[in-house]
Amino acid sequence: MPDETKRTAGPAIYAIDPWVPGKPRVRHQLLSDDERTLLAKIASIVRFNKGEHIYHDGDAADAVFNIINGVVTALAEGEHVMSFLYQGDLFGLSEEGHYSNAARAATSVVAYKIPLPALRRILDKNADLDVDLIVKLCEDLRLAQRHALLLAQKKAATKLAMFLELQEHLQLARGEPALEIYLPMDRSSIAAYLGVTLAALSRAFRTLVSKQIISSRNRHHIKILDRNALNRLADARSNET
Amino acid sequence: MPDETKRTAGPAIYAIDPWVPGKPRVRHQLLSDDERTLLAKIASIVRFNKGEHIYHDGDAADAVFNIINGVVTALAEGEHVMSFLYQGDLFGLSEEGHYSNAARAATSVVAYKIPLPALRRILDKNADLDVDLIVKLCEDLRLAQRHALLLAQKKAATKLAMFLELQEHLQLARGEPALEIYLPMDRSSIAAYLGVTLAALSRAFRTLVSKQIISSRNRHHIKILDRNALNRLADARSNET
DNA sequence: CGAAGTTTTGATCAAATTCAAGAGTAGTGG
DNA sequence: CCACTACTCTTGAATTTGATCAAAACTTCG
Repeated sequence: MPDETKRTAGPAIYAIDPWVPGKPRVRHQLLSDDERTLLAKIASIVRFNKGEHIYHDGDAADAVFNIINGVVTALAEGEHVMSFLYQGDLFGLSEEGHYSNAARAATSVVAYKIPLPALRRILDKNADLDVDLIVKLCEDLRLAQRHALLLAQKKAATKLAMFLELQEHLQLARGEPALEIYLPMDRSSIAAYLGVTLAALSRAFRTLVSKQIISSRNRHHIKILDRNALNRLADARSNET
Repeated sequence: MPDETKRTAGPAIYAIDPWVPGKPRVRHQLLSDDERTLLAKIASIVRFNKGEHIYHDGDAADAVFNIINGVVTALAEGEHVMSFLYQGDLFGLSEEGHYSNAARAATSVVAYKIPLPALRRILDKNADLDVDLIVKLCEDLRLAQRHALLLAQKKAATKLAMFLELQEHLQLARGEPALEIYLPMDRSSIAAYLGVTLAALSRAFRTLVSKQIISSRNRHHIKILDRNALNRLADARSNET
């Protein structure tokens, strides 16, 4: 787990270039140092334990969050996992003063909490932040569409393969080494993200392991042994009639 | 089908308020009359026949489109349907000069084609348009997440119920009467949107009809007979353990 | 009317869900 | 440090559901 005491200049918004399979690129910081210190002034630092809810669907929304450290699970109604959020990710988008989804700490989490009114004031003064926001929204949209593509797959093994490739890509984009794929969330969260039951996910893992496509050092560390086979499984086009 | 010869002041971007179940609200126009005439000057009007491709995944992107009339299907790799686009919807978002998905006319379509360079020039001059774009992106994001929620459902009948409620909601938000739900796209597109086969979708329709939850005047016109039953089916929370 | 395309229906098969029990992993406190 | 407990994950067997393949009914359109 990364060093929690790392120095930061303030909130950070990273955006990852769009996913062109096979061409991972590093995400870059959208905010200037000035913007970050500006935001840091109005932000407070908050901590959450693993499993703790950060906010619930429908709660009055008074702030957005920016992850310093840890992993957050974004949930829709009915415990569906919409996305996993990492360092630098921004979450807590609200509609009409209420959060439109729930958020839960998948690991222990440290985050900036940025009060909405203050954020709004700064946004009004800094036209540049608008553009950043657009870039960020585009990225979220791409990820949501990719998630939909994953969910549309019919076989659990295909979904898992797509998930692993996505996680590896995001990991690379974050600048972390990717010899192994690190899966901080637990199996049931992954199952909820893939839209399958825990049992089906477990079987899918076993299938990939027994076919020697992946191996697992432990529950949170996966290694890809046969990338071609994984690609073939994950390629949506090859799984159509 | 709406009147194709309706007068328009130029491109229109509508945004629908977020979907709070049971509280449909009308979408409103984001662009001012000035902005619309400004855009109209640089836009050309294009027509597509039903089934015709508007652009393919990876094509060089030179313009965005704004639907005047008709329905467009947005496709991802492998013929997956990402969304159905209606009058006033904007599409053709590109990454690095290439379209990141494909678009096909689901009915015959009339649209504004707005060249990218000209659009960019106008965007730079009009800061207000940035905000419009953000609102629009938020809406797209919400819809993509809603789609993901639908795709995560395990039973075809549940997916269909959610789809019908979504279509009804969008129809109301567009200001159209909603005594009947109008489904301009064909069954195979709906099946692709729901992530099920044509056969499974057909059976799901039959199930709902035989349970007297819906009735169909013809393939494109559905009427809800038992809204409570439909709600129960479509409610994600009730379909979880 | 006839032909091509779409949708429905049927029968079989494969896969995921469900339910239930067993193995493995923390995490706690003696 | 070990043992105990609670929790997560895996595995198994029975059942349900959707996919698949193929043929029949229905639409659409020339």
